[in-house]
Amino acid sequence: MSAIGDVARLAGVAKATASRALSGRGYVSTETRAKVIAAAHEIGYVASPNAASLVTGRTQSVGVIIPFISRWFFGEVLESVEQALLDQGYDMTLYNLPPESLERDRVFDFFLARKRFDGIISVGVALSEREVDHLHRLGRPLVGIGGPIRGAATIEIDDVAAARLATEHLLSLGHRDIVHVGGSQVDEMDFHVHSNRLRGFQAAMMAAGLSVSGCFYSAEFTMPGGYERGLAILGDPRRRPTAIFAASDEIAFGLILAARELGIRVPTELSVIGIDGHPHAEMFRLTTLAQHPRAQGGLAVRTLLAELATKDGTKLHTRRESIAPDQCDADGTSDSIVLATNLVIRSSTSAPRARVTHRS
Amino acid sequence: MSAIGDVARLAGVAKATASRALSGRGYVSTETRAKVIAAAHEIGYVASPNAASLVTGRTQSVGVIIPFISRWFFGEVLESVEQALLDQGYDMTLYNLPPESLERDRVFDFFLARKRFDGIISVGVALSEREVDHLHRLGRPLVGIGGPIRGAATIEIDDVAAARLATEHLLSLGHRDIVHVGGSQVDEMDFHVHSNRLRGFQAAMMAAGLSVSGCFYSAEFTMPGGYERGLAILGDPRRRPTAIFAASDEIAFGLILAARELGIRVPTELSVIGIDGHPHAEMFRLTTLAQHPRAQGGLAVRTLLAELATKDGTKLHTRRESIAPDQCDADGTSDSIVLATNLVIRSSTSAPRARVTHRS
DNA sequence: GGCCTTCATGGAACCGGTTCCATGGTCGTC
DNA sequence: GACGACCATGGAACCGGTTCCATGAAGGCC
Repeated sequence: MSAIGDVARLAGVAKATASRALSGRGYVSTETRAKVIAAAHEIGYVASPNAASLVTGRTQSVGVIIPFISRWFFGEVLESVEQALLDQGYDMTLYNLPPESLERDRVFDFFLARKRFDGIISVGVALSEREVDHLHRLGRPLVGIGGPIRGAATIEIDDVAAARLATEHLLSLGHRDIVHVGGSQVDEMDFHVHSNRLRGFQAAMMAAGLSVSGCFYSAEFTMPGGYERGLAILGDPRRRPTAIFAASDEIAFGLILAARELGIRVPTELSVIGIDGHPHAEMFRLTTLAQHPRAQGGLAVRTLLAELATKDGTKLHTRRESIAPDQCDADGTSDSIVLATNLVIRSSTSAPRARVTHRS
Repeated sequence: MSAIGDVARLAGVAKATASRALSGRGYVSTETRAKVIAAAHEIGYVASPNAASLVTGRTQSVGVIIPFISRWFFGEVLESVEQALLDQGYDMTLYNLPPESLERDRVFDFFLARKRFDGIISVGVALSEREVDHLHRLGRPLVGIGGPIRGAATIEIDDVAAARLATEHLLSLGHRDIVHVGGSQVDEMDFHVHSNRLRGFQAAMMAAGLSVSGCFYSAEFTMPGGYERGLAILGDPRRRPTAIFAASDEIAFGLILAARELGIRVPTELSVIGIDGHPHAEMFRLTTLAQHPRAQGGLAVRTLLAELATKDGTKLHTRRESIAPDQCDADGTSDSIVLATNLVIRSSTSAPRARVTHRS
C-alpha cells in the first residue's frame, strides 16, 4: 500500500525527514513535521512495525505464557494484561501451555526464539533454569506472575501467609476439626501454589496445637473437583469435620454444593473458606481470602515496560556476545513484589455448633 | 545474533542458496542443503520472521478478536484456536474487545492496520460494514465464529434451531408453562445470539399453540445472573412455570441453585434445560443442547488457513490499487458453516408433576 | 568578521531475510 | 554435435523503515 517513501514524496521531503517527523526522534522543523503528518494522513499511511523492528530490534509486542485460559484467575490476569498492553500500544501474543503440554519445548525453541517480542510475561508457569537462560540470552526481559523465577522480577501473593490467615480465621471461630482440600503436589505445574497453601494450613494448625495428619485431601482445582471431594469427605458423618479450608474458591463452591446435597447446613454445621475472591463468591456467600489478579496483571505489565524503558538505549538486537549473569542481577530486577490479600467475611463461616466431636 | 549470512558463510555458499536450502523453495542440491542445515544448527540459527515477512508479506501470525476471555464459550474457543494455530506454526495475537469497549476504533485503525497478521478470526464480535471493508482492503482474510459476517466465512451453530429443539424437548415432556431466560437484546454485542435463541423459543411455543407473552426474562449471561433471575421468577408460587429454557448453561446453573434455595425440586417441580454443553453440566445433571466450541475454533483455523493457502501465489502486500468487491465474493468464501448441536439428556428435565396450573 | 554551536535536511547504508535474473554445467534427444 | 530442458548456484535488488554522516544555514560570542 503506502510506504513512508510515498509520504515523503507527497510532502516534498526525504525519507529520513519523514521518518523523523513521524517518529518524533531527531530534529525536524515544526512546519515540516506538519506537512509530513498531513501527507501521511492524506494517504492513510500506517507504519509497518516489521520494517521498524528489523532495524530497531523493538517489536512493540509482548509474549504471554499461561497454562490455562478458562480458569478464573488466569482469565482475569489475561484480560488485565491485554488491556494494559493495549493502552501502551503493545500487541499481546499468547502461548497457552497446559501443564502436560508436549508443545513446551517447541514454544521455547521455536516460537520464543523468533524474537518477536520485546519481553515476556509468564503466568503460573514455573520456568526451568534452561528456559530462563534461553530468554536471557535473547536479551528479553521476563516478568513472572504467581511464583518466583530465578533471575526475574515476579509478582505474587504470599500463599503460605494467605493459607495461614484463612486457617486462623476458622481457628479463631473455635473450629478444631478442620480439613484442607487443595491441589495435589503431583500436578503442581504452577510453581508451588499447592504446597505453599498446604504449608500455610499446616503451620496454622500446628501453632494451635492441632495434629494435621489426615487433614489434607487433594482435588482438581475446579468446582466439580470440590464437589466430588466434598461428597466423599462429608458422606461419612462420623468423620465429618466442622470446617473446610479450600485452596480455591471454585473448590469451595463445589464443597458447598456437596454439603447442601447431603443436607449439611452451611455455616451452621459446616464452615467453608476459600482463597481467590471469585465474583461468584458473593452468590455463594463464601468467606474468602481475596487476591486481585487484575492488579497482578497490571503490575506485571508496568514492571516489564519499566525494564524495557531502562534498556532503551541498548538496541535489543545488539551483537554483544552474551550478557554476564551477574549483570542481570545487578539490574535489581530479580526481586519479587508481594501483593496483599484480604479476608472477605461472608456467611459461609461461623462458630461450630456445640456438639460431640466424632474425630479423635 | 546470527543471521543467515553467517550460516551461508559457514556453509560456504551464497545467502540466496542458504535461504533456499532452509526454506525449501527453489532448487538446492541434497548435499548443499545438508551442509547449510548443519551450519544453521551449529550456530543455533533461528530465522527472523520480521525480515521474512517484510518481503513475503506473510507474518505467520493470526489476530483474534474476542469480547470476553473468562466466559466458558470464549475461553474454549480461544484455547482450541491457539492450539490449532500453534500446530501450524502460527502465532496468535489477541485483542480483547468487551462490548462497550472504547478501544474498538483504536484496535481497528491502529493495531489491525499494522498488518501484523495474515488473517483474522473474529469470535462473537459483530463487525460493522466499515470494519469488514477495512480488513478486506488490507487484503487479509477474515473468518467469524458465532454469527454471519457479510463477505466472510463464518462458523456458527443454528441458534434458532437449537432453541427450538430445547423448547420442543420440554414440550414433548408435556410442559405447557414454559419460560425463557436469556440475554437482553440491548447488550447483544455478539451477533444475534440472544434474539435468535428467543426467536427459536417463540417459534416452538407458537407451533404448539401456546402464547409467548410474558414468557421471557432477561438475565446476565452468567451463573449469578441466572440465580438472581431465578429467585425473582420462582419466588412467587402463583406465577411459577413448570419448566425453564435457559439461553446458556451458566444461566441454567444459577436457576437450579435458585430453585434449590427456594426448596423447589428439580426436575420434579421444575425442569431446566440449557444450551452449551458446559463441563459443569454433568455435576448439575443439567439437560442441555451441547455445542462444541473447540470444534468451532479448530474449524475456523482450518478455514482461515485454507483461504491463506489459496492466496498463496498473490503476495499479500501486493500493490494492486484495491480489490474489487465482487472479486471478494467470487472467492466463494463468504458462505457460513453451520455446526451441529446435540441434545444431552440428564436429570434436570422430566414430565411436569400433575397439578393445577396457576398461570392462565 | 570569523568561528563554533545548534538546528534542519538529504543521501546512503543497514536490519535480515527472499526472490529475480544471469551464468554455467549436465544430460537427453534428434 | 548442437540445441533445449532442467538443475544448481551466485549476485544484486528489494521489502520499509531507522539512523549515521555530511552538508548547509542561522545565530551567539569574542
